[in-house]
Amino acid sequence: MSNSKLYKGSLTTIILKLLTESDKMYGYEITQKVKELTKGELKITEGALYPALHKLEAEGLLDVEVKKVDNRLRKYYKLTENGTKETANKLEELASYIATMQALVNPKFNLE
Amino acid sequence: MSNSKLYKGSLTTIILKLLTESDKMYGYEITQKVKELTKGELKITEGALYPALHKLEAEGLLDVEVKKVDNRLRKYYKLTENGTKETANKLEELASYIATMQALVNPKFNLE
DNA sequence: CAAATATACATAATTTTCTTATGCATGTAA
DNA sequence: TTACATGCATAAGAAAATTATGTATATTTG
Repeated sequence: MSNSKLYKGSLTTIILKLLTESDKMYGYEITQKVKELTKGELKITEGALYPALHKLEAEGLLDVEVKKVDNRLRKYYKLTENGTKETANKLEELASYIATMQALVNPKFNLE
Repeated sequence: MSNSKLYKGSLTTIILKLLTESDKMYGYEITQKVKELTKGELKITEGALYPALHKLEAEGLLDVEVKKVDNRLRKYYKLTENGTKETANKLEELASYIATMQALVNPKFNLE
Protein backbone atom coordinates (compact mmCIF):
# COMPACT_ATOMS: atom_id res chain seq x y z
CA MET A 1 0.00 0.00 0.00
CA SER A 2 2.78 2.45 -0.97
CA ASN A 3 6.02 2.78 0.96
CA SER A 4 4.58 5.68 2.94
CA LYS A 5 3.20 4.90 6.37
CA LEU A 6 0.73 7.76 6.10
CA TYR A 7 -1.85 5.54 4.39
CA LYS A 8 -2.29 3.56 7.59
CA GLY A 9 -5.82 4.15 8.75
CA SER A 10 -7.18 5.47 5.48
CA LEU A 11 -8.25 2.24 3.80
CA THR A 12 -11.72 2.30 5.30
CA THR A 13 -12.28 5.87 4.12
CA ILE A 14 -11.16 4.92 0.62
CA ILE A 15 -13.45 1.90 0.40
CA LEU A 16 -16.48 3.77 1.69
CA LYS A 17 -15.93 6.73 -0.61
CA LEU A 18 -15.58 4.57 -3.72
CA LEU A 19 -18.85 2.89 -2.87
CA THR A 20 -20.70 6.20 -2.83
CA GLU A 21 -19.76 6.59 -6.47
CA SER A 22 -20.21 3.10 -7.84
CA ASP A 23 -23.24 1.86 -5.90
CA LYS A 24 -21.80 -1.63 -5.62
CA MET A 25 -18.29 -3.00 -6.08
CA TYR A 26 -16.42 -6.24 -5.45
CA GLY A 27 -13.02 -6.56 -3.83
CA TYR A 28 -10.84 -7.05 -6.84
CA GLU A 29 -12.62 -4.20 -8.58
CA ILE A 30 -11.72 -1.90 -5.69
CA THR A 31 -8.03 -2.74 -5.97
CA GLN A 32 -8.09 -1.98 -9.70
CA LYS A 33 -10.07 1.22 -9.32
CA VAL A 34 -7.67 2.56 -6.69
CA LYS A 35 -4.66 1.66 -8.82
CA GLU A 36 -6.24 3.47 -11.76
CA LEU A 37 -7.33 6.60 -9.88
CA THR A 38 -3.94 6.99 -8.23
CA LYS A 39 -1.91 6.22 -11.35
CA GLY A 40 -0.37 3.24 -9.58
CA GLU A 41 0.67 5.25 -6.53
CA LEU A 42 -1.51 3.20 -4.25
CA LYS A 43 -1.93 -0.54 -4.44
CA ILE A 44 -4.39 -2.11 -2.04
CA THR A 45 -3.13 -5.51 -0.96
CA GLU A 46 -5.53 -8.39 -0.50
CA GLY A 47 -4.30 -9.01 3.02
CA ALA A 48 -5.49 -5.52 3.94
CA LEU A 49 -8.58 -5.31 1.76
CA TYR A 50 -10.53 -8.46 2.56
CA PRO A 51 -10.31 -8.21 6.35
CA ALA A 52 -11.32 -4.54 6.04
CA LEU A 53 -14.38 -5.44 3.96
CA HIS A 54 -15.37 -8.16 6.41
CA LYS A 55 -15.06 -5.73 9.28
CA LEU A 56 -17.19 -3.10 7.56
CA GLU A 57 -19.81 -5.75 6.89
CA ALA A 58 -19.72 -6.92 10.51
CA GLU A 59 -20.18 -3.33 11.63
CA GLY A 60 -23.26 -3.04 9.45
CA LEU A 61 -21.81 -0.41 7.13
CA LEU A 62 -21.78 -2.69 4.09
CA ASP A 63 -24.15 -5.29 2.70
CA VAL A 64 -22.80 -8.15 0.64
CA GLU A 65 -24.29 -10.01 -2.30
CA VAL A 66 -22.54 -13.00 -3.85
CA LYS A 67 -22.71 -13.47 -7.61
CA LYS A 68 -21.15 -15.89 -10.06
CA VAL A 69 -19.81 -14.18 -13.17
CA ASP A 70 -17.92 -16.12 -15.87
CA ASN A 71 -17.83 -19.09 -13.53
CA ARG A 72 -15.96 -16.98 -10.94
CA LEU A 73 -17.20 -15.85 -7.58
CA ARG A 74 -17.72 -12.17 -6.86
CA LYS A 75 -18.79 -10.58 -3.62
CA TYR A 76 -20.50 -7.30 -4.30
CA TYR A 77 -20.51 -4.80 -1.47
CA LYS A 78 -22.80 -1.83 -1.14
CA LEU A 79 -23.33 0.84 1.49
CA THR A 80 -26.07 0.39 4.07
CA GLU A 81 -27.91 3.41 5.38
CA ASN A 82 -25.51 3.55 8.30
CA GLY A 83 -22.64 3.09 5.90
CA THR A 84 -23.68 6.19 4.00
CA LYS A 85 -23.78 8.21 7.21
CA GLU A 86 -20.43 6.89 8.34
CA THR A 87 -18.91 7.74 4.96
CA ALA A 88 -19.86 11.37 5.48
CA ASN A 89 -18.14 11.29 8.87
CA LYS A 90 -15.03 9.71 7.44
CA LEU A 91 -14.79 12.31 4.71
CA GLU A 92 -15.13 15.09 7.27
CA GLU A 93 -12.38 13.48 9.30
CA LEU A 94 -10.18 13.36 6.22
CA ALA A 95 -10.76 17.03 5.47
CA SER A 96 -10.02 17.83 9.10
CA TYR A 97 -6.87 15.72 9.06
CA ILE A 98 -5.60 17.49 5.97
CA ALA A 99 -6.32 20.93 7.42
CA THR A 100 -4.62 20.03 10.69
CA MET A 101 -1.54 18.61 9.02
CA GLN A 102 -1.22 21.65 6.81
CA ALA A 103 -1.41 23.89 9.88
CA LEU A 104 1.42 21.89 11.44
CA VAL A 105 3.55 21.65 8.38
CA ASN A 106 2.84 24.85 6.56
CA PRO A 107 2.82 28.08 8.59
CA LYS A 108 0.64 29.68 5.93
CA PHE A 109 -2.33 27.49 6.81
CA ASN A 110 -3.78 28.60 10.13
CA LEU A 111 -6.64 26.77 11.83
CA GLU A 112 -9.60 28.88 12.94
CA MET B 1 -4.17 11.46 19.35
CA SER B 2 -7.63 12.54 18.13
CA ASN B 3 -10.46 10.11 17.53
CA SER B 4 -9.55 9.88 13.85
CA LYS B 5 -7.43 6.93 12.79
CA LEU B 6 -5.94 8.95 9.97
CA TYR B 7 -3.21 10.37 12.22
CA LYS B 8 -1.74 6.89 12.53
CA GLY B 9 1.65 7.02 10.87
CA SER B 10 2.04 10.80 10.86
CA LEU B 11 3.63 11.34 14.26
CA THR B 12 7.19 11.04 12.97
CA THR B 13 6.50 13.60 10.26
CA ILE B 14 5.06 16.00 12.83
CA ILE B 15 8.01 15.68 15.21
CA LEU B 16 10.58 16.14 12.47
CA LYS B 17 8.82 19.13 10.98
CA LEU B 18 8.52 20.92 14.32
CA LEU B 19 12.23 20.46 14.87
CA THR B 20 13.06 22.22 11.62
CA GLU B 21 11.39 25.31 13.06
CA SER B 22 12.53 25.30 16.66
CA ASP B 23 16.08 23.98 16.38
CA LYS B 24 15.74 21.95 19.59
CA MET B 25 12.72 20.83 21.57
CA TYR B 26 11.95 18.50 24.47
CA GLY B 27 9.15 15.97 24.61
CA TYR B 28 6.66 17.80 26.75
CA GLU B 29 7.25 20.95 24.72
CA ILE B 30 6.31 19.06 21.55
CA THR B 31 2.99 17.92 23.03
CA GLN B 32 2.15 21.50 24.03
CA LYS B 33 3.21 22.97 20.71
CA VAL B 34 1.07 20.51 18.76
CA LYS B 35 -1.92 21.18 20.99
CA GLU B 36 -1.47 24.90 20.45
CA LEU B 37 -0.94 24.78 16.68
CA THR B 38 -3.95 22.53 16.16
CA LYS B 39 -6.22 24.37 18.59
CA GLY B 40 -6.56 21.24 20.66
CA GLU B 41 -7.51 19.05 17.70
CA LEU B 42 -4.47 16.86 18.13
CA LYS B 43 -3.08 15.69 21.45
CA ILE B 44 0.10 13.68 21.33
CA THR B 45 0.05 11.02 24.04
CA GLU B 46 3.20 10.20 25.96
CA GLY B 47 2.88 6.51 25.15
CA ALA B 48 3.21 7.41 21.50
CA LEU B 49 5.66 10.29 21.76
CA TYR B 50 8.50 8.91 23.85
CA PRO B 51 8.93 5.63 21.98
CA ALA B 52 8.84 7.64 18.72
CA LEU B 53 11.57 9.98 19.93
CA HIS B 54 13.71 7.06 21.06
CA LYS B 55 13.31 5.42 17.71
CA LEU B 56 14.26 8.54 15.80
CA GLU B 57 17.33 8.85 17.99
CA ALA B 58 18.25 5.20 17.44
CA GLU B 59 17.93 5.73 13.69
CA GLY B 60 20.32 8.65 13.86
CA LEU B 61 17.79 11.27 12.83
CA LEU B 62 17.83 13.05 16.19
CA ASP B 63 20.52 13.94 18.70
CA VAL B 64 19.65 14.23 22.35
CA GLU B 65 21.02 16.50 25.06
CA VAL B 66 19.90 16.20 28.65
CA LYS B 67 19.50 19.35 30.73
CA LYS B 68 18.24 20.09 34.21
CA VAL B 69 15.94 23.08 34.32
CA ASP B 70 14.20 24.16 37.54
CA ASN B 71 15.34 20.94 39.15
CA ARG B 72 13.47 18.97 36.45
CA LEU B 73 14.95 16.81 33.72
CA ARG B 74 14.55 17.78 30.10
CA LYS B 75 15.75 15.88 27.06
CA TYR B 76 16.32 18.24 24.21
CA TYR B 77 16.16 16.74 20.74
CA LYS B 78 17.58 18.25 17.59
CA LEU B 79 17.83 17.13 13.99
CA THR B 80 21.01 15.49 12.77
CA GLU B 81 22.16 16.04 9.20
CA ASN B 82 20.39 12.84 8.19
CA GLY B 83 17.37 13.93 10.15
CA THR B 84 17.14 17.09 8.09
CA LYS B 85 17.28 15.08 4.87
CA GLU B 86 14.69 12.62 6.11
CA THR B 87 12.39 15.47 7.10
CA ALA B 88 12.36 16.69 3.52
CA ASN B 89 11.41 13.17 2.38
CA LYS B 90 8.65 12.93 4.95
CA LEU B 91 7.18 16.25 3.90
CA GLU B 92 7.21 15.15 0.26
CA GLU B 93 5.44 11.96 1.26
CA LEU B 94 2.84 13.97 3.13
CA ALA B 95 2.20 16.21 0.13
CA SER B 96 1.95 13.12 -2.06
CA TYR B 97 -0.40 11.41 0.37
CA ILE B 98 -2.70 14.43 0.45
CA ALA B 99 -2.73 14.70 -3.34
CA THR B 100 -3.50 11.01 -3.71
CA MET B 101 -6.31 11.08 -1.18
CA GLN B 102 -7.85 14.10 -2.83
CA ALA B 103 -7.75 12.31 -6.17
CA LEU B 104 -9.59 9.40 -4.61
CA VAL B 105 -12.09 11.39 -2.67
CA ASN B 106 -12.61 14.46 -4.79
CA PRO B 107 -13.15 13.95 -8.54
CA LYS B 108 -11.98 17.50 -9.15
CA PHE B 109 -8.43 16.69 -8.13
CA ASN B 110 -6.79 14.60 -10.83
CA LEU B 111 -3.30 13.16 -10.49
CA GLU B 112 -0.87 13.84 -13.35
C1' DC C 1 -1.81 23.00 54.45
C1' DA C 2 -3.55 19.36 51.65
C1' DA C 3 -4.94 18.13 47.29
C1' DA C 4 -5.11 18.76 42.64
C1' DT C 5 -2.88 20.10 38.52
C1' DA C 6 1.14 20.94 35.64
C1' DT C 7 5.65 19.66 34.27
C1' DA C 8 8.76 15.89 32.69
C1' DC C 9 10.29 11.50 31.82
C1' DA C 10 9.41 6.27 31.00
C1' DT C 11 7.57 1.55 29.97
C1' DA C 12 4.39 -2.56 29.67
C1' DA C 13 0.21 -4.80 27.95
C1' DT C 14 -2.95 -4.67 24.54
C1' DT C 15 -5.22 -3.30 20.21
C1' DT C 16 -5.47 -1.98 15.50
C1' DT C 17 -3.98 -2.12 11.02
C1' DC C 18 -1.06 -3.33 7.90
C1' DT C 19 2.64 -6.53 5.24
C1' DT C 20 4.12 -10.76 3.73
C1' DA C 21 3.26 -15.28 2.67
C1' DT C 22 0.40 -18.73 1.47
C1' DG C 23 -3.63 -21.29 -0.28
C1' DC C 24 -7.43 -22.44 -3.57
C1' DA C 25 -9.72 -22.04 -8.06
C1' DT C 26 -10.78 -20.53 -12.96
C1' DG C 27 -9.67 -18.11 -17.40
C1' DT C 28 -6.56 -16.30 -20.82
C1' DA C 29 -2.26 -15.12 -23.07
C1' DA C 30 2.51 -16.34 -24.39
C1' DT D 1 2.36 -25.56 -20.55
C1' DT D 2 3.55 -21.99 -18.12
C1' DA D 3 2.82 -17.62 -16.66
C1' DC D 4 -0.32 -14.04 -15.63
C1' DA D 5 -4.90 -12.20 -14.54
C1' DT D 6 -9.08 -12.70 -11.98
C1' DG D 7 -11.25 -13.63 -7.50
C1' DC D 8 -11.65 -15.02 -2.88
C1' DA D 9 -9.46 -16.03 1.86
C1' DT D 10 -6.54 -16.45 6.13
C1' DA D 11 -2.42 -16.83 9.21
C1' DA D 12 1.95 -15.09 11.15
C1' DG D 13 4.35 -11.26 12.18
C1' DA D 14 5.61 -6.20 12.35
C1' DA D 15 4.62 -1.46 13.29
C1' DA D 16 2.44 2.14 15.59
C1' DA D 17 -0.74 3.52 18.34
C1' DT D 18 -3.87 3.46 23.01
C1' DT D 19 -4.46 2.79 27.71
C1' DA D 20 -2.70 2.26 32.04
C1' DT D 21 0.83 2.76 35.08
C1' DG D 22 4.95 4.50 37.53
C1' DT D 23 8.35 8.03 39.31
C1' DA D 24 9.47 12.76 40.58
C1' DT D 25 9.24 17.87 41.28
C1' DA D 26 6.70 22.47 41.14
C1' DT D 27 2.78 25.22 41.44
C1' DT D 28 -1.88 26.45 42.12
C1' DT D 29 -6.17 26.25 44.64
C1' DG D 30 -9.68 25.42 47.97
